[in-house]
Amino acid sequence: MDVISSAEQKCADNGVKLTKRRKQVLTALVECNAAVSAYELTELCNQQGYTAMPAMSVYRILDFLEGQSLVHRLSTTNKYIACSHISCQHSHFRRPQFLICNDCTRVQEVDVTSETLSAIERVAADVGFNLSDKQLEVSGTCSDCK
Amino acid sequence: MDVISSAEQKCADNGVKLTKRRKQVLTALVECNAAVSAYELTELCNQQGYTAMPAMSVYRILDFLEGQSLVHRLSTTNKYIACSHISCQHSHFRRPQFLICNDCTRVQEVDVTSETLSAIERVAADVGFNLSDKQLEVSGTCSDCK
DNA sequence: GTTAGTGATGATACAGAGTATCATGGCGGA
DNA sequence: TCCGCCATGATACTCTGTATCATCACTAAC
Repeated sequence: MDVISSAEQKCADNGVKLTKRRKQVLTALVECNAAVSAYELTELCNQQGYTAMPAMSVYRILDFLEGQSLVHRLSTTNKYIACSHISCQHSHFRRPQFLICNDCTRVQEVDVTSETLSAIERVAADVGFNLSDKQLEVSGTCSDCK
Repeated sequence: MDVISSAEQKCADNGVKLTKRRKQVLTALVECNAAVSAYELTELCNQQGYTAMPAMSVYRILDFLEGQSLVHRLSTTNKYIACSHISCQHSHFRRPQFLICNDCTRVQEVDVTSETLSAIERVAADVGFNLSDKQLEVSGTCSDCK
């Protein structure tokens, strides 16, 4: 089962629709296999020769897809990537974690141990903070760029 | 010894100058005691009635101050805060970590254990990433906003 | 089939964040 | 005094993201 079909299934399960336009955006993001800005993604969609995709729609659709956990927004770089787990049963019960390469656009979705996450939560709790469900983003240099 | 004098000393040690304009920006940031955007900080500077502070200068000066580890840029929110350790001897030998409140502008600079940082580094190393010296930002809800 | 309602999309305009570039000013050293 | 260098001023621009209203498409009730 391909990625888009899986995504469609997940949306159906949630009682929402993966429309043509939404599919188009998700497909472009999956295929480019990198972290791209909303405007870069708009470009990519428009290169595919369908009717023009306005940036405004891309923002709206990205919000929708993020709500369905099909894409992730990297707040440190203002870019978006397709979730690595669309086709599998992975649920984001823990906050997703990302390694972002400073040199190229590569982003790796990883799993740190729950002990590590707990350690961070404890430090936060010590100063009265409740962590929200947002993700962890750490930047560095990937193996290709070293 | 007050914060600004400490900052001046640190700059002198590095062979650079904390000019009048730079002092003005740093003072405004220290006094507002919150995370503010570059434009908000420009506002704050201009409210003090000196000669007008252009936003462009604020950006340049913030870059300078960040280079001197006197301020931190929070990339998840595009805001800036004064370093909590200007007056002490704390050196940022480890990446600084921040807890950001989603509801108010409060930001807490904290220290997670070095084991926790190592754990994150190990996960990164496993997929070929070298972590850079950037900081860790985690968002949540602070004690006041709960 | 027609009609009305609702959610998705289109279009335009705007606000906010950040950068590029060149001109000007001020200070220290030859 | 003059020169050079760095900091600052000024302007314009790009990129990111939001607000608002109009239109379209699908569904459900009649």
